Formats: sequence, structure tokens, C-alpha cells
Amino acid sequence: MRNPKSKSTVSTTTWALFLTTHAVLLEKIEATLKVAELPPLEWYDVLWALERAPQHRLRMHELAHSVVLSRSNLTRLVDRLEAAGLVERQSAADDKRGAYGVLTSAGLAMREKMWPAYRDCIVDLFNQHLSKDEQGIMNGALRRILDAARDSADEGI
Amino acid sequence: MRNPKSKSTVSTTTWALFLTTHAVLLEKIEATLKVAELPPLEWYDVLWALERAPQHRLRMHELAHSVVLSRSNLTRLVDRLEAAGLVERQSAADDKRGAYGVLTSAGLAMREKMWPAYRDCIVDLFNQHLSKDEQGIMNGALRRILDAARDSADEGI
DNA sequence: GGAAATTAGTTGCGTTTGCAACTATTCTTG
DNA sequence: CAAGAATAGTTGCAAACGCAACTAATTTCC
Repeated sequence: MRNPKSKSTVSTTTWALFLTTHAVLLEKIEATLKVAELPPLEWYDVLWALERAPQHRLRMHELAHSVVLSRSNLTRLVDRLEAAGLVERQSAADDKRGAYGVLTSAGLAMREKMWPAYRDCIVDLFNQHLSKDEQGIMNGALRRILDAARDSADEGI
Repeated sequence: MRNPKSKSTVSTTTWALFLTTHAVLLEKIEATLKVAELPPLEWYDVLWALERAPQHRLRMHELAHSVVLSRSNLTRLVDRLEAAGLVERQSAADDKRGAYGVLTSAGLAMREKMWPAYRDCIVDLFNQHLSKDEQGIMNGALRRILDAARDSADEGI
């Protein structure tokens, strides 16, 4: 029982590496963005999700799902983005409960401004170390894991 | 410029899947632990790091590095673990600035109690969807990424 | 051998998170 | 078509985090 692996022989090496790599890389990326005086990564995620969406807008719950955040956290993240002028709220015409998060032109500009710094991080820390084959294999494997975790049938990444 | 990929042709699919998979899986695992009335995952990480360490103890900064946490956050995480009786602080004899975090027997028991629930999560959400080959390839790739990010030359995972 | 720089760990403070409760609207179905 | 259930989004509050400042001990090196 000293070593978890001994019990029913499950190897957790990949999982442990997955977690640690994520933690280390995220820490580095956030630090880089901070030095460049750019907003945190989650802002990028929201801006990019909106940029890809039809009419540059998504309902709050869609946005929350898209960036994998709880509703309440997304509410407040959008508060901050709205305060910064990067996103606007628009009430939904067809559902009076609902609201859209809408990308502003300043939000689009910020997404584009953040991208080079972010892309360089991804390349330097991640892509650079992966062969095309490895990328293909990881895409397949992660896709499968993600779809299973989300009970399949979800749209984009 | 609409699509980041178009610029200097860097494919960020793997990275995006990596991030999203991490977020979704962590959310599920934390929820499972909570339902089982078990402490959060980071407690497990600390307990397990100490359990593997010689004499079940590590200096605070080693522990911080081992679980990829800032010093100040580790200080307070250990505060909580100490309050729960799972870890003790011990001042270092050879360096009067220093302190050890030491696993208590209650801490060891808790680690063992958490493991089955955690292991089941890992298997169900992660391992189950990976072939041995895929695991091997991911291990190699992640190891390489992690070592590079940490300027190589770091011990255990 | 002693001033300056470095390292270990903690703490204060403002920000962000997580959870549960809450309002308001829409859907269900008897 | 009305009562109850479900869904959308926000908010209050306590816990946790990130950063910079702080104390204390150790190392460097002139």
C-alpha cells in the first residue's frame, strides 16, 4: 500500500505527468503574460470563444460551458471584462431571463494583441517538444477522454 | 487573423485539448471527492509527496516545488493540513530558518482513504481511454515538456 | 570577520473562487 | 391554463489565491 500502483496495478504515471505539466506550464504562461502587462489567460479564452461565435456573442451559459467555468464565476469574469470594455452584456430578446456576452471591438483588439505572446508560450513550452505524430496521437487520446467526460455530443473544443 | 492558426501555421489543437481536458477532469474529480466527503485533491498531493519522502517529511520549499505551488500558498495549505492533524511542522535542526512538513499517522491514513476514490476517478476518466501505446507516448512527450520547462535536472515527478 | 546579498518561510491585503441562496422567466403536464 | 419543476443568471459570504512586504537566518566575498 506504500505505492498506489501496487493496488490493482493502475499506472498513474501519465496522469501525474499530465497534472504536473499543466501546473508548471500554466504558471509560466501566466507569469509571461503578466510581465507583458497583458490580462490573464482566462480573459483570452473568453474573448476567443466569443470571436469564434456567430455574431461574436454567446449566451452566458454557453460561454461558461465553452471556457469550462461555473456560472457564478463566469458572471464575475464577464463583470471584469465588461468593466475593461472588452465585452458587453446584451439581454436576450427571446428569453427574458437570458443574457448574451458580446465581444466589443476593443475585446477583439485585445485578443489579437494577446495572441502573439500566448502563441509564443505555446510553441516554446509545448508544441516545440512534440513531433507531428505525437500531436496526432495526443489529439486523438485527449479528444476521446474529453468526449467521454462530457457524455459526448458537445460542440467545439 | 481571424484564426490564430493562420499566423505562422502553429496548430494549437493539442494545447487547447490539453487545457480543456484538464479543466473538465479536475472539475469532475473535485466534485467526486466532495460528494465522498473527502478533502480536495491538493491535500492528496501534499500527503502523497510526504509519504514518498524519506522519513515522511520535506522542507517547506521542497514541498512547494513538489506540488507546484507558490511558497505562500503552500504555507497556508500546510496550515490547513496541520489544523486537520494530517501534517505537522518541525523546525529544521541544521537551518534555523527552515521548517519541515511532516506526515502524521492520521495524514497517512487519510491519504490511503482518499486513494481508492481518486484512483477510480483516474481510471474512469483518464486511463480507461488510453491504450498502453498511447500512455507510453504521452509519458515520453510530457516528460520532455516538463523537463524543458523546469530547465531539466529536477527530481521526481 | 563583517556588510551585502540570498534564501526560508510567513503574513497582510486586495482579488478571485466555490457554494448555496435568491429572483425572474420559461417549460411541463394534469 | 395554472401549479410545480426546471433553467438563466446574479449575489452574499466564507475560503483560497497572488503578490509584495516582512523577519530571520545563512551564504558570499572583499
